[in-house]
Amino acid sequence: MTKEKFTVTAALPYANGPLHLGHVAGVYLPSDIFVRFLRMNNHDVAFICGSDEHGAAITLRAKKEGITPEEIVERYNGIIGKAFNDFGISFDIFHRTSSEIHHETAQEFFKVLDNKRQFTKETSEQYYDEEYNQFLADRYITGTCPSCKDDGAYGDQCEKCGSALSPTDLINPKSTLSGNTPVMRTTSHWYLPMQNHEQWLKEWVNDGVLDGVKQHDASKWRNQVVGQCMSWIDGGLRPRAMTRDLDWGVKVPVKGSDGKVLYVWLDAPIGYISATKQWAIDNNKNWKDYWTGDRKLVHFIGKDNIVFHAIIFPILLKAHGDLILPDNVPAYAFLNLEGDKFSTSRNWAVWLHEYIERYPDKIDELKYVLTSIAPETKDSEFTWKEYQTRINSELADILGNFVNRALVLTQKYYDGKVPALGELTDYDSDVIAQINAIPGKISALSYKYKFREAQAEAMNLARLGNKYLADMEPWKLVKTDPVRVETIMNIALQITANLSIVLQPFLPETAEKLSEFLGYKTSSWGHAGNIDLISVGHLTNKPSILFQKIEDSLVETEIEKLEATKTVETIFDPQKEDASFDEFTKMDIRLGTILEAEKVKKADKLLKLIVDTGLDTRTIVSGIAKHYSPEEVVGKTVTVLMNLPPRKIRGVESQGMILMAEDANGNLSFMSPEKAFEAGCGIH
RNA sequence: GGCGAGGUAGCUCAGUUGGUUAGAGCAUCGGAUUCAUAACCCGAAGGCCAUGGGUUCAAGUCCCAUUCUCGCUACCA
Repeated sequence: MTKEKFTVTAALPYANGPLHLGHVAGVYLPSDIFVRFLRMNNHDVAFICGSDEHGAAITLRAKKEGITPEEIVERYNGIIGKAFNDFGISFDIFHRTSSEIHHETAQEFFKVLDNKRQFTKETSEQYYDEEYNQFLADRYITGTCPSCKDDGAYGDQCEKCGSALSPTDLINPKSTLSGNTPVMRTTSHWYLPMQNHEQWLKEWVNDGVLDGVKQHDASKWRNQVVGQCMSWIDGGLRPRAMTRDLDWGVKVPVKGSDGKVLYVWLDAPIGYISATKQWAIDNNKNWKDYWTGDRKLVHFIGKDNIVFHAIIFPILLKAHGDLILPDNVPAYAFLNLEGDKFSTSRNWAVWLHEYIERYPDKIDELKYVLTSIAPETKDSEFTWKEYQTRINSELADILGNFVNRALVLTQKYYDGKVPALGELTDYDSDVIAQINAIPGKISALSYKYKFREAQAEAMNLARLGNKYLADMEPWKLVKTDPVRVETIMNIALQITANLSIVLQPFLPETAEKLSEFLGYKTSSWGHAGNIDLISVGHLTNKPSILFQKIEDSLVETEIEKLEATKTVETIFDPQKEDASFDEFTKMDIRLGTILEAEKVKKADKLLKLIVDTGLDTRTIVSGIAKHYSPEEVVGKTVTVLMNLPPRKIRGVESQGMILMAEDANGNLSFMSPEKAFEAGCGIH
């Protein structure tokens, strides 16, 4: 096997929450298996990951909790990093995008592209708050409406008269941040003209050919990845803004662009590179060796990240020049949990760090189960019942039991010493041939990113062992033909030794235990398949139970724990800023009765409602189609905010807003009067 | 709404360029066995391959329509 070079990345976890089993099953575990496998084959590998620590969601969460973004990021980087470590995900580096080296790297990357004129710059005049040192989005500016002279108009619209405005239309504009009068400044945003890259992308994604050179095997890419990319490309790529007005992130490295940061596309994926740099520094290597030349770049990601890694990042890499493009982007579907989607916000999850805390001695057990059900081609589901069954009837009964019987028999017959391999029967030869074939099968499947099957193939070795013992019945033969039994037991022990090799990528701790039992260890995949791994006379140790069975009580406890989260109190948004009584009384809220309802065309969530408000009959568009059907809505008396400026939604003008209550799961409910009040009644 | 990927045994999934009775593991049932973690081994049963059309000598596999699930996207005042 010729030595190859790989740079393997696992999607950067976003540092605003802990990891759950879905993340593990769909990205980190398979990538770890792949990398462990590559290392055993002596390939030159760098396994790169880190936490993605920028973006608006983190600032919002910080605000919600009343702490700084730094604190949020610090917390989750810690939790996630520790969980990876405890779980044995063998990253060469788990870095972070808030690091200095990342900021430098991303900025430099930006500058290279900028110098190569890979961006288009859209320049415009915008208001700027000198006290806060930032450009003001339209909503951050108030002033007097030019048409109705109301004082409370915003930069995009006057709430009073409804006219659409631009910030420059406002008379006497004020910043909502400082209250000062903003000044005009020229601002630029950088766009990536993705449409210029359609041609080569198409060929590269479809055929694996780049600049006329075969670069990767396109048939190895998953259907969903190719399908989604082609759908984007065929639909026509458009310029995308690469910068944002935010203060939490990597600053745009251009003078006069204060208050602007690189958008996530130019931030997170560069994290793979900056992490590599840091690792190279720590290990006295050159990072460029890992991003150039004859090296395979592999991105493990979830399916929501496909376009990002298979279109946008490749465009950036190619535009930058000199850097390699991914050889493959194995995208995983999603893992569900007990009949429902994993959900961080609803706390419907099994958190990795909590699992490790509760079952620190069941790491490999979880790995085995997650690999068995990994969502390689479609969404799959984790249930605690299946967790139990897989562990008990596969790990314990098949693998654990085989190892145990082989070693216990050796203790019994030979005091632990490996007996001699004598003359082989045809049956022996056949079994040996199968032992010989298994590592190759596992390899082939692993290079195709089919770890579920690969793991099953490794387990077949244990099955083979069980069958061999059952067919040979050494416990009977030992009375009549003890010499023959020596050969049988030698082969059984060689199978066990082989298991200690082929299980390493999947179940590293178990493989380690096997090595201890046998007193034999190798990390070289090349040794697998042989039946002379342990020599005659070598002393093996007394085994202990490899896998404890999972009790029903564990399953019940875990399910109860999950069910409990359903009723747990959710964290609601904190109270908003004070509003004056005046502002409140400006709101005209009253009861209305829905007369007619129909779905708005080409919109999933919208219903067009005709509402009797007592004063008039008006059209209101409401985003409730997912929660109410048109039929069930007619005749309902609901709460209407009357004096909102009319607004066109999907071509229909909406004259008001239906007020809805929303629970933590995003379910919506009308606010209806408790007594049978009629339309038009005011609400105060 | 547009686009992409899926819908195959009770469960988790394979099914290569269309080609004989649709496969595996687990669960179920029956048998055999006792070295071993009441484990292992053998066998059986179990599928209108989402639904409805079509192309073909031949369709799980190709085409069209419908439906459900997930993702991307639009849209949720």
